[in-house]
Amino acid sequence: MHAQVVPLSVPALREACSQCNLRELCLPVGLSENELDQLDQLVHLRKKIHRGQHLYRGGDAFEAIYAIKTGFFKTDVLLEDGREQVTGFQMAGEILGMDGIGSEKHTCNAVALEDSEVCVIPFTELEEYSREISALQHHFHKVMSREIVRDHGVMMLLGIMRAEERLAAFLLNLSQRFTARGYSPTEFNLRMTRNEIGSYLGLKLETVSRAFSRFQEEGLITVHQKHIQIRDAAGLKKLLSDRRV
Amino acid sequence: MHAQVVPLSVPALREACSQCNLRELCLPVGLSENELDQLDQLVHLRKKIHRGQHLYRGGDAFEAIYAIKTGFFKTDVLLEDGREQVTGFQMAGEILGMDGIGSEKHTCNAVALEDSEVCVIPFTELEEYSREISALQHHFHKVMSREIVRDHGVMMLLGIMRAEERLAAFLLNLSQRFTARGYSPTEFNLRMTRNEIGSYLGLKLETVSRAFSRFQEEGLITVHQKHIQIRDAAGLKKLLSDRRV
DNA sequence: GATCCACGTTGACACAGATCAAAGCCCCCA
DNA sequence: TGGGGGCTTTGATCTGTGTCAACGTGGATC
Repeated sequence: MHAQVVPLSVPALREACSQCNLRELCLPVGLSENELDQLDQLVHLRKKIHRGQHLYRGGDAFEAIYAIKTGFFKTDVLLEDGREQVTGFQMAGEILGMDGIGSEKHTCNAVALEDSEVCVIPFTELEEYSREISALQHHFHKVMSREIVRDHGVMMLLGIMRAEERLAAFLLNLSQRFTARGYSPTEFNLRMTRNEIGSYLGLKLETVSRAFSRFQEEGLITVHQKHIQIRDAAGLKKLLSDRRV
Repeated sequence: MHAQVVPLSVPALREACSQCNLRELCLPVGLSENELDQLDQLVHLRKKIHRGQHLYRGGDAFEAIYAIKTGFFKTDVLLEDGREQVTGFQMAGEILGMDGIGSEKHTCNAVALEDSEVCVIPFTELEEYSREISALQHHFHKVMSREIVRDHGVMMLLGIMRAEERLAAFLLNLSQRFTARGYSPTEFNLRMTRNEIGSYLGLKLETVSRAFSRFQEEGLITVHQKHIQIRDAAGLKKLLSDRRV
């Protein structure tokens, strides 16, 4: 029952939400045909972001949220002294920019880790449509809520897990999200550096690298640079539950 | 311009939002007189939670969000092995329960740390009213967004700060929130134990205790059990910016 | 006002992960 | 085809925080 990434049979120049192959993952979830047509009017602008470019920066005026059409992003917060906390990695179908609603300014940076394309969803208009389409309203609330729950998960990673647990949880999470997009659960390419993984997991890049090597020695995964193959998902999961008392 | 906690001049048995002394901090922010009257109809149930009791638990069906009228809460997530991650401490005027929207179940526990009272806001009705009252809709979005931004702040605490930085940030945050409620910025009682602070900050209780003692030695604060007096807020702030390169 | 008990403090020591350092690898580009 | 730079790996050592243990303290209860 998960969404498959299938090529559109008709070349859709105006690739609206109603035609989008991500509609089961993204904002259109649960909308009727009719409502989808309305959503098409809301999402009329698409934007290409090249690898390394910012979609927005902390301090930028907040005007829209963004649905990732293709590509891969990271969000991070920088401290004055240059230290970086990566707050998340986002892939196709996920929504970026909700951090800006509260203060009318973005509070973090969103950087493309590969050439990407996003759908621009002007926020004032989203609120207008939400008042008309209760399914859209409710789904948007769910998306925000899930972001809060995801953040709690990251707090658990950072607060109570040990280095190898964190990395195992990270790999399993990526695997699960790739699966939901119709990609292999066991084989994928990391889009981020060891340093970025470390920043996300509250570890130094050397620790991340060592944990990868350790997992490989133990036959849990195979790593070649950014290419990861999960050989023993159950073993990784066991790392998470088998924490010492 | 911050809200003062002033006693109501008229004893209001039916303490509606329109009369609430927290209306400048809570959900009613930015509503007109008229809209406030409507909100009064939405928020018709109040609930007392005694110290130590749960407002909700992870797994409970999600039906409502809660505005804290009086008191103090913690939210936490428990791992199978019994380890606890405190995800936040909430005080009067703050909203609890938004974690449950996404999955229709609560994903964390909310426990009263002192005798407390909350206003019950049935979520389906909140969405209905939001479709009518755009100021309410927008404000609710802001509240959720700020929760996300707050979570990012906790990630920074946990991901890149050292023990004393974390505790300094924690104290300054509490101080600022007490100030916004008309209490002293420099003197307050902690509602939570060292263990709970530690769980929130990703530290062990001994480390929290030692950091408190260290701050006291350095003249930054005075601690007697749960009573805290901030003697040098600037010094605490300096701890945050003066991180080593 | 004696007893109890949960919570807090402090010390000694251990260890996971950070830091420092040196190579190695891979991809990009001339 | 070769050089360079960014990223990764690995080793040696250091250190902040955890762990373990003992003791202190204050508020509740009878």
